[in-house]
Amino acid sequence: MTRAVRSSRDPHPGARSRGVPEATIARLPLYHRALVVLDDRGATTVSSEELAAAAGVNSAKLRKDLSYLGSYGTRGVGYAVNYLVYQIARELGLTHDWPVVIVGVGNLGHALANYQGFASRGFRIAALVDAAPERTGESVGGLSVYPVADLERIVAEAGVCIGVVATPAGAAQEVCDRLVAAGVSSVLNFAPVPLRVPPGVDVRRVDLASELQILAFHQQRKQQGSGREAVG
Amino acid sequence: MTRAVRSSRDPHPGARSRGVPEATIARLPLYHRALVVLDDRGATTVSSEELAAAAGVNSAKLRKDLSYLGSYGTRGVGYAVNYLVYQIARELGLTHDWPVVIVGVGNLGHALANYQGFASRGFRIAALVDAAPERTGESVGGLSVYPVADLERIVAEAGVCIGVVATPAGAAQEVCDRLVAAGVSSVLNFAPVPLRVPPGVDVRRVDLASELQILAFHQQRKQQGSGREAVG
DNA sequence: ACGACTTTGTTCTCGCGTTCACAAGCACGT
DNA sequence: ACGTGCTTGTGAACGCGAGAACAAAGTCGT
Repeated sequence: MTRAVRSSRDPHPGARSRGVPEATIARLPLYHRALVVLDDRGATTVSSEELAAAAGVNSAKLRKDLSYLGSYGTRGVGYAVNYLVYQIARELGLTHDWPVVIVGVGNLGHALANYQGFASRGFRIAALVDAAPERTGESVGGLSVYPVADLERIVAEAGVCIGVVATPAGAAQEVCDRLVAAGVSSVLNFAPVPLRVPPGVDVRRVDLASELQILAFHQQRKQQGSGREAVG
Repeated sequence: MTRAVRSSRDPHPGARSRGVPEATIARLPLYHRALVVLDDRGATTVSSEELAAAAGVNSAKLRKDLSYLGSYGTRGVGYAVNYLVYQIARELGLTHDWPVVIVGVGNLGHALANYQGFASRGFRIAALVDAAPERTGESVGGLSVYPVADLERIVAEAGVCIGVVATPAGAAQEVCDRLVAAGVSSVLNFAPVPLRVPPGVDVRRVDLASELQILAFHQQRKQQGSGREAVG
């Protein structure tokens, strides 16, 4: 799984947001999405059991996760769907508008630029950046590609604080350094290398090949045991 | 060394794979990649400290991870790079040839079909499948797109056991059901919905929007707290 | 051949996250 | 107004993983 780089220990016992465990935060987008679907279907309230099933998690875990955000449910009834949608969205920062810069317009960069799931969740692609000069000016997903030299200017002018690294492995660290130097403090890294960042900067890694390798590992174990007994 | 660690619950001493923790498995691809880079640079041996730095993890964690695979290091020296590469590759099943079918040739499907990182790790894209009739016959990344009706035949003929779901959310569950029915028992899911699968089938989810939302959460906290204390 | 040094493999402890189980609390029917 | 029946929210136990610290073991220099 991707790993978040956390710097300081809990300084304040008072802040409620501080106390939300990392594992819970990782599941909030899941709950949010399930709730939006339920809302579209016209559901007004939902029980923890139903929502847990829709999100694919344990109901006890769901209740505990939600309890970290506050007591937003009604005992004997459940949770008000649209109220809970709003609370989770606020907690996740989805009520903000987050400008994002994507560096590296290869296959993956193309896909990300065209991905509709970002815009619908408050993420706005401020600019696409690529090192290849022949790509400059190209239009991808309705956005122009800028040269990597403009990176600092773009970050500053658009107020970007989230950067997406979709470059080849060799360029990732340098691009990351420049992003951080320009003021970005959250990085989503698709390059298959660990990025070194100063304290205070969060990095999440998404490694497509690793995911397949993990599946292959389990698959191999299943097949090794086959012939004697089926895997239950 | 050869300490006959024969636990009563282990079927036979040869099956070390049983005891490898999930968290360790998730890091093996990381180590594998770092080792390949070191091998290309001509390194013959590497210490746990060096390899840990290259992989971006703690050295104690690395040693413990590797110890689950066996005693492949030499005390006072380190690990033989190419020997360790092979051992990890074997453990991960990278010495096999894994045919993979990709369902859904949208933006993401395109990117996956063109991604070079799969082929270099033993994953061979057996076929691309899409529901849209106008895409049938189209060539993407040197591969033809087949209609979704051919799914079962493709899986059976190519012996596919790993499927990639890159469809819209609405189609994901049905596609997954058909994949599983056809014999696939490992699924990589890019659709933003939890897939229900029978026992014995592994699913891994990669959710791009969720990753950004998690970053946004932390970013929001950083900005809220700014002015009082710096993080780190 | 032997001692010192280096690095691995392992043990132990601690903290986090998951899960169970139940008490607290609210709505609804009578 | 009051009991009944839900469902939430939480306390406690448990298991897993991370990290530090140390002992085992092999190499290299003399």
